[in-house]
Amino acid sequence: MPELPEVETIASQLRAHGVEGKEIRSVKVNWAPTVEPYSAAQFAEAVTGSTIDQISRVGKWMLFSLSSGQTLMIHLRMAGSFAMEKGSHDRIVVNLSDGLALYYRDTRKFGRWKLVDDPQTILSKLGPDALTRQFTLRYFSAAMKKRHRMIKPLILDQGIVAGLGNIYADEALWEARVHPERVSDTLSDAELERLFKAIKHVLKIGIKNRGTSLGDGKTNYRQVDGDSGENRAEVKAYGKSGKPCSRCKNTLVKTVVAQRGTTFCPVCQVV
DNA sequence: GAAGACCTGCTA
DNA sequence: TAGCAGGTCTTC
Repeated sequence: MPELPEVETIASQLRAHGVEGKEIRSVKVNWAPTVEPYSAAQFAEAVTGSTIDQISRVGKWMLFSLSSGQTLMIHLRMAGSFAMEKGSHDRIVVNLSDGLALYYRDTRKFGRWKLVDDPQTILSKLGPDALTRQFTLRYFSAAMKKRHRMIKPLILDQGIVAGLGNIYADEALWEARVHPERVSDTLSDAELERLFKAIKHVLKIGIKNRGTSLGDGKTNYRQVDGDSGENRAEVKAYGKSGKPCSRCKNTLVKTVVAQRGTTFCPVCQVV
């Protein structure tokens, strides 16, 4: 469930908890398929004794730069989260110096921890991170115009722009008043600019509100301290089918676009 | 493109 | 109990 704002929130909170600069004293892997490309034992041996020098984020990837020179690249996929306290579904526990411990929980076991020599082998497959200067209107417009595909799956394609997931894609399309099934090379320059700005905007607001949590169950996104994200109040489309559009008051509808549930306003998001 | 795979747990 | 979920990868 974590998209760019949720990963950014978690990365910054781990920094705030003082994880940077701590040494990895021991690692317990409770679900071996999480770690790649090593066995649980090899992985633990490879990282034990290293210091976590720096925590950063690119798209939905979180990067732990280790003093060994290797980089631990973590992808939360659908349900991964971090906590500083023991909980349920803790798939990996990292014991750090100064008595600190990091608990990686992931009910659905989709998340992956990749230990790599060079992060570029993975990052080079991504488009620019949506919140960096490399993601420009010029780049975005050209990328949309040279393809002939529905707009929603294109903005979800991490190889084009990194960071958007299903929530923020629906939110950006709603804000830009662009129908999710519009074909990319038919958007006007004005529509492309609206969508470009909306992508940056919804992600920034998401970060400001420390992420979006839905429902009340425990499978939802959580901040490191266990709190829900507060961005739910800002959500205008995702998960709101049957409710009135906050802009035009018509009823939001849900469909499936490129195998993903998609909520939008059939009146103000123009076909 | 689309469908299935990877998983668990919540909701209808 | 079936269907669905914030993601990505593989295989048609």
